[in-house]
Amino acid sequence: MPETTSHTAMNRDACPLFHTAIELLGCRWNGQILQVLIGGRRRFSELRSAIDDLTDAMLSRRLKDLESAGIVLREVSSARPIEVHYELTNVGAQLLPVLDAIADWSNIWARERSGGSEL
Amino acid sequence: MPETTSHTAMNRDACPLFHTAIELLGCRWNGQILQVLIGGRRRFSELRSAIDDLTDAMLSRRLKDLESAGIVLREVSSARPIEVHYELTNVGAQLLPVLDAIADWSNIWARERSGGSEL
DNA sequence: CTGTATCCGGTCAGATACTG
DNA sequence: CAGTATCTGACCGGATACAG
Repeated sequence: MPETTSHTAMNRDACPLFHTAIELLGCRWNGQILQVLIGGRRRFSELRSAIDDLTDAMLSRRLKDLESAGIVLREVSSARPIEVHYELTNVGAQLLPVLDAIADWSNIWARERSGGSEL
Repeated sequence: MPETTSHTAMNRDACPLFHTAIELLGCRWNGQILQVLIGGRRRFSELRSAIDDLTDAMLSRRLKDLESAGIVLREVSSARPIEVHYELTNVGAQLLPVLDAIADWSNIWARERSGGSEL
């Protein structure tokens, strides 16, 4: 363990890292792509058909973003009808608690919006 | 690599709620605004000066979005030089674990990107 | 099957100027 | 202080067509 990594709420003020991260995750389609990939390795076409209204071009772009961010790993098979698999890197896999937290919150949010009292 | 989804939330597949939530949180400026507001109630100008490169117009728009999403509460004082305070609703306050999870992950991410080995 | 190249149209960030 | 109105340009999503 090479660094002092005492995070959790200390660096939440004006942290450009947090900023970059949340906007990357929230960028259109990325949330859903990650959601699918956290379920395991998937092929290009599997991703496309798993996500409604997502086109080839869009999927390709987002996958590139995610790959160059070090979140997704791309593996090309040398088989004949080419197959490409995508999976989370281990950094990517560590998004699990994040995605879970968001999923949990979104339920609270929805409940509150449909009749709950606020504050 | 586990193929089975064995975590808390059961609705992470193709859930439009999750989708909406993550894009709202990841929308430009919103992450940072929430970050500041989780530290407590703030005035308009406090928010603006706390966040770099954020203009009046942008802040105003995002605050409206957040308010109509039920995440932020707006309070106008009837004092003379008007004062407006913004604070999180209780739904908004429940974003704390989400923001913490993202902050934690962003540190992991940064560490990994600057020399770490990926998967 | 798995992409890339290109174009187009809408949207939104950002600037400026103005209001209560 | 706390916004709103408006305009413009850049960027991005989406579609189509094509390539390896």
